[in-house]
Amino acid sequence: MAMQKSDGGNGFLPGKPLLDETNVRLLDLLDADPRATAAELARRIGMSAPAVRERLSRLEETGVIRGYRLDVDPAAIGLPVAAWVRVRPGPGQLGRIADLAARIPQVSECHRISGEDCFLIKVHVAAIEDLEPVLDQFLQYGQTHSSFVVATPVAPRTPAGR
Amino acid sequence: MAMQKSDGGNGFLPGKPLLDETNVRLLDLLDADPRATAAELARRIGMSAPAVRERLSRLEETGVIRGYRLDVDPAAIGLPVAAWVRVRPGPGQLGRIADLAARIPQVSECHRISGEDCFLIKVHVAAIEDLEPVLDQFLQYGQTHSSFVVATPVAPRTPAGR
DNA sequence: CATGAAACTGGCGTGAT
DNA sequence: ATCACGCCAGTTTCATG
Repeated sequence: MAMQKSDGGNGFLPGKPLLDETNVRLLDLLDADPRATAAELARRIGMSAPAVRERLSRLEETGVIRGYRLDVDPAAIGLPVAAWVRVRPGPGQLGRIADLAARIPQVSECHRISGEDCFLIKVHVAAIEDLEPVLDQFLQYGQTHSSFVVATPVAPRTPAGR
Repeated sequence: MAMQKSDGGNGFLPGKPLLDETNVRLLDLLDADPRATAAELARRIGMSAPAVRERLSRLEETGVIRGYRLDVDPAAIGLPVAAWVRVRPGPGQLGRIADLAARIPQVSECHRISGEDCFLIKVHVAAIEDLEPVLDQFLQYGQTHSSFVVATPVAPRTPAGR
């Protein structure tokens, strides 16, 4: 329970880089197949399975790996229409938007952003007209600007630097 | 929940709903822990492991489960700054934007949307000034409007209907 | 249901500090 | 001497036919 060195609480220690060559390779392999077994990963990088498990555990504990996500097709669960909604809160309503977004099940993500519109929110509905009641809720606290998702040329992926 | 009649070429068969009560429960459990073993899921819903595996296989083959994703903290791999960039292509440049987005490694997703801005793109960089070269590339083909991500009150999650 | 594979655990060796 | 890291071999659990 004791705090270790002064790592800023994020586990980033200078000198011993958490992301050495091996861990980068591990992340690449896991990114390509998040369900790959530790034994499989171990084979591909020429290490023992326990060693790989140990590294994965550390990557998870330190927050490099935030988690694993299930990618469900929204259309398959009855929500074929997606829209991005920008919300500009009225005076004093800023705090309500995020709370509201979190409570609406059709919202799949919500970002606080810089600029005139303070929030960027992704909404999934069964049909276009079903967006109305969702927008109405946000309109209690501000103005909205909606754009339907027509296609997704680049589906969510892990970014790479450089 | 409700199953549509025509499958739109996606393999959804009428008559036997693919998403019965059990599959919905399975998806919920798997969504909460995408690495859960079939045996573990079987225990929680009171079924045999092979039965659960069979259901998962069908959910994957039919595209209800699109896949599994690794959630890596961008900050941990040296990209702590995120921004949403809207791109409005110039005349005749529409096709170039998506291709460009796909080729830029700092882009984690790109959506074609309705409205005056045709594309919504998420970009990750090491520092604010590193956004410049990325924007410059898009500015070859149109206008951009950028918003930095200051917080993410609702991190990407599986939406739910109703 | 049986067999092979994978996950966990504890213990040991090595190399750097 | 300590610590970090990886390997090995034990057992239990899981996957697949």
